[in-house]
Amino acid sequence: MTLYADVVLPLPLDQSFSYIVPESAQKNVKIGSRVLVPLGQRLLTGFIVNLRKRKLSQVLKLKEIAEVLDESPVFSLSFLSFARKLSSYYYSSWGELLQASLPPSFILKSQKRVSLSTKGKTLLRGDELSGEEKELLGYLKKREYTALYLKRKLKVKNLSLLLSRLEKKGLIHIQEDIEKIRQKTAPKTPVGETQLEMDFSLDARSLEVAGQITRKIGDQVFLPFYLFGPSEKRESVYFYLIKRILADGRKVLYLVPEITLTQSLTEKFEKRLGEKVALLHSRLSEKKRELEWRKIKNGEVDVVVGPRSALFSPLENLGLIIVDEEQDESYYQRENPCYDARKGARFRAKQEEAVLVYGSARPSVSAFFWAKKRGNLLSLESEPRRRNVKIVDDRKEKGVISWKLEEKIAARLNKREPVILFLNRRGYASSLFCSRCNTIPRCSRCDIALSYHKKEEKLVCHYCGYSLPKMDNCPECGSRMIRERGIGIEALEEKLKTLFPQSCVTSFATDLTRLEQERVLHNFRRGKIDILVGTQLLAHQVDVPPVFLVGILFPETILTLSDYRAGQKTFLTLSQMMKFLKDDERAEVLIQTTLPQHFTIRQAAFEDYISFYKQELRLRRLMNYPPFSHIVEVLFQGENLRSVARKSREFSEQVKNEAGDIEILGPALASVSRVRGVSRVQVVLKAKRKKTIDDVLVKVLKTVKLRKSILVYD
DNA sequence: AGCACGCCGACT
DNA sequence: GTCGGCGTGCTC
Repeated sequence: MTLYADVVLPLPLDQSFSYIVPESAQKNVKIGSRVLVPLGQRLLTGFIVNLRKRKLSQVLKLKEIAEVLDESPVFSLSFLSFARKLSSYYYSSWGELLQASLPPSFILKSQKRVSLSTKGKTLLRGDELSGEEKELLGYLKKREYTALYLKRKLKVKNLSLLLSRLEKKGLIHIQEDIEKIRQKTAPKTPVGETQLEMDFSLDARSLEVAGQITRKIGDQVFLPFYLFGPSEKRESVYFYLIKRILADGRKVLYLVPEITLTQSLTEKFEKRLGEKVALLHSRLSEKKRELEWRKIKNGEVDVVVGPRSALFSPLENLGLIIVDEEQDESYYQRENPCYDARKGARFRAKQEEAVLVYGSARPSVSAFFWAKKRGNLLSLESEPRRRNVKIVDDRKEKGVISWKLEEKIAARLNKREPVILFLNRRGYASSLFCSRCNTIPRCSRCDIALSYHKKEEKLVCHYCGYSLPKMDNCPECGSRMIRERGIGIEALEEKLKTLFPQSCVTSFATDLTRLEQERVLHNFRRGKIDILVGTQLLAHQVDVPPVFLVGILFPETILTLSDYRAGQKTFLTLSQMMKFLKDDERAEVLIQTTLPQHFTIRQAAFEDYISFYKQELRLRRLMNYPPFSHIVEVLFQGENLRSVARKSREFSEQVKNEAGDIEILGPALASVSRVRGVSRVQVVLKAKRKKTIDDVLVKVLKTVKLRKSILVYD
């Protein structure tokens, strides 16, 4: 009897493909295994998601699975179902999500090797070949190459067409092979008894909270909680819970924001939890990642710590998922496959009937709202801190640095105390302009003004990286009256150097390489830097020694974004910057802004999360933004604006026809309407219930075909 | 996503 | 008359 397998492939498609299971493999195939299957001209690595005895369609001619790659499945049934749910929630492809869950080396791809035939060799000497044919064959004279290599080396637009033409003419040979992976199993690391640091001192309230959670553990049900409180207290509750779950023989997944992944965290976990902790992150080498994956799969690991991608680690018997710093946007993956690891954690915890704990001192508005509403909010008290915060009205100031800030800096420098300043704008000036004809140099591939970087004497596009030397004359009218607009950190650094010539001033931004960044931080820790000026990148660093004076310049830049979360982002960024302040009553923050009365800035300044939340929630309710609605943003992308515009209009028309209670915004040009030569048009859908959008979108997306990405907010 | 097919303009 | 551009549609 024939056996059929439903296979999903890592392609942006919402469907599976059926294949015949070869006779020889029938006994051993299992759902969740990787297979090599032919699709069109290619061989792809897919995943079996179902096995059946009867074929689904009588008309379709099925192909056979080329090879079953696993003896034991890489995915469990529950993992498959979790990934399926996550992918459909975010309109991403199941197969792509599954692919992302495995170490890259687990995905085999066919490789085309191209070599010159004897006929090709003789023809190469003649004159009957076109330019690009000659170029290609010329390459192959010495040795054979892979198609991928040739594609990169030659700048031929349609290489596959050229290759198949030449093959038909008999000038080249194309051989297709699969790169074999080493099927080495990870050596079992001896699981020794580790001396754990188990003395987690919990204060009365933390113990009470931990008790509220642990009392409910045991009946194998999905248990969600939100832990609201300062990080040290959250952490001790986490460790208490981890201990408890491990004692039950279940495993733990601990998610942290991308940037928190530092040496210190690794050490802390190893000290507290011993060797059975695996750390996963994107900077691990391919080999190391594979090794860690196998260790987890083999059940040798009890706790996995990592950023959003760790959500997919192959832990079985999962009892607890922690999502710390829940408000952090790095949990949202915006590249395909798109997903939000916070929501993903919820799906997975539900699937595994595990405890789910979100934690933050400054929760995202939506999560806090739902935690309150669902009654699973647990508050850990935090002592209100009185901090010296001064808000300076910049509209009354002349220079970049207000005299108040200058005075404060001078006072600190006199005491030989370092200062940190934040300004969230890279470069020297956000743009140049000609004061005679008002021309602004813009990027040729993006719809954005070029930033002026003085150190390199360059104009740089912050979207695509394109740069050109700074011009002295206006490219339009030739006048020499080129001016700068918008102060960046280079300008701030320059100004500080003239104000405080004795001091060491250094700036910290993405312009620096990782190594240079490391060096700056190192120097700062050793007290070699008096004034450190940074962008948001600096705000994301951990292990920066706190200082007595933090200056925050123009935090309102984010507020002007056309994003319903602009308020939340501003609040969070400001809060993050204020963390660099020493916990000392003499320490002070100075916020220099053109919006000194703005409530978000004031609430952040005075660390008043609750009133920020109330204000923000009121606004969201008024505007029908999440958590009171669901927003799905569809971004259409394409080389020429005409077709992108046409498709997006067709799309929104169809959505309108499907009616439902959907609010449609757009189509409109995205805030940056062109990036790297690709035009972007967006349509935003808003509805009370997500299902309302889903029902319509699933139908409409089948008919509108164009490169697009879909972002879901709730 | 890739790849084939098919229909148009512009070049030997 | 062919090449090669891209728009459309399919892949078990």
